[in-house]
Amino acid sequence: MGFYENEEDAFLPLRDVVFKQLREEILYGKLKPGERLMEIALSERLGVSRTPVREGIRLLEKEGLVVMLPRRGAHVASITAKQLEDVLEARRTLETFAVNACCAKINEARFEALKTANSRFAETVSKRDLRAMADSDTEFHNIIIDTAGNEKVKELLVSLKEQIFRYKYEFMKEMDDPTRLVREHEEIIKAIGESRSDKAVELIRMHIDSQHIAIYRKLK
Amino acid sequence: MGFYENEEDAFLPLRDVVFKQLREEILYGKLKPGERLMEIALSERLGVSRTPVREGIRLLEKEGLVVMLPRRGAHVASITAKQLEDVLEARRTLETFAVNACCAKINEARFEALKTANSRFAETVSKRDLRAMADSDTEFHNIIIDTAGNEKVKELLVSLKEQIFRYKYEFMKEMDDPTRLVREHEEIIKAIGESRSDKAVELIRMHIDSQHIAIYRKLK
DNA sequence: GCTCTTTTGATTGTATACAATGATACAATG
DNA sequence: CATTGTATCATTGTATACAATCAAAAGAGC
Repeated sequence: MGFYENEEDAFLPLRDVVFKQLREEILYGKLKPGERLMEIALSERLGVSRTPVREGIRLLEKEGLVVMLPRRGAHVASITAKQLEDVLEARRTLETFAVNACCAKINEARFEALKTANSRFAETVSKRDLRAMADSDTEFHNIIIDTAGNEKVKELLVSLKEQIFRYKYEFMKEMDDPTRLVREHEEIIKAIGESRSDKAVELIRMHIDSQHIAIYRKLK
Repeated sequence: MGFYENEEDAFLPLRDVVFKQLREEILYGKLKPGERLMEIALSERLGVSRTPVREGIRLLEKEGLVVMLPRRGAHVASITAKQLEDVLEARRTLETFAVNACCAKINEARFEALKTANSRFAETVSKRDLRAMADSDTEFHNIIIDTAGNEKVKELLVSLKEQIFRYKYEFMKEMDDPTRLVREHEEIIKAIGESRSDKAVELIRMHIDSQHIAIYRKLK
């Protein structure tokens, strides 16, 4: 590293800097599924010693982004169809809970934030900026999850989404009509605004499922 | 360490042995919430160097059993009322999903396993063996979760339960009538056997909630 | 006696050195 | 030619050494 991309990173232990850096590279496809993570090579590339690299890898391991093979070191996690299904089901379960809780706790400021976030998402869609699309879509969903007010559920959802982010990213690349997602978001906002939690739950389920089906099809 | 409690541990990297050992000590209360984990002391006590201790701590950190304070090291995680609520809500959400899926996928062998597990639980209850009670209760719930067939959900539930295990353990100590839990299990088994998933979901929700309420009350 | 500095010690964070192990290449043997 | 044994090498696993930092104690100034 030698220099810091973000000011805030300057105060983090190197293991966390390594963790964030490698996570980024895995999520956005620079490090590909199955690729081996060799400690010496990484420590040289990142300009730190092996110790923080190893500790960073331990964190990635628990996050589910790398798998360890004994004496063979760390590999970027790849995902089987079954694992993907399991993650998606878990995500749907928790995000369904979240949108329901969101309906109960929504207020004016939060509601505005949802609309703003979807506008930003619409903007990135019109620009066809994939990375920004992925990020701003995440941002929209995060407002719902934040409003639900359950930190643990949020933490679990972040972790689950990371594990499929790579595939979602690829999926968006090939999507015919991404504006459909914007309209789906709008419907969800509407249901939340009307406090129709059953409707919102059903919409978010469909919204998530349709993406999942596409990712799933692509994986096979 | 110097010797191995379990044969299987002999082939694990020391970081995993440290991880398992410390997790055990945290779960069963030998290491208490808030207690500081000092690397040198641990490495001397466990008979290994600081490196595997540090890596084991990284794993515990992600598991949510320890929290890191910058430059102050690792502490056994304590839990606030809010955090407990969040964990419980997440658990209820996922375990509700699991029991529902379990109803759809149950077969004869699994059904028998449930009954056997509850018999074992009843036995430990009659013996007033707290540790065995906690373990065999977990075992009963695990059969339901395993039958649901979603590995990710299982993994998440294991992690969530670990975070409240200490408190559940304390709670069982002071429980007036633990045989009630056995009867609740029986009802759940019955509902699963009759494929009445709505009933089973409702029962498990109440079963979990009643424990949670007691734990929650105790925490305050 | 109180407060602010300074020092010192303890502890974490980081780097490096050493050991153990598994993979690979090559040679010996049938 | 195939197969097995062996040597070598790359890489992970583990231990230790060094640096940075924080906290508490000691001391100086008022």
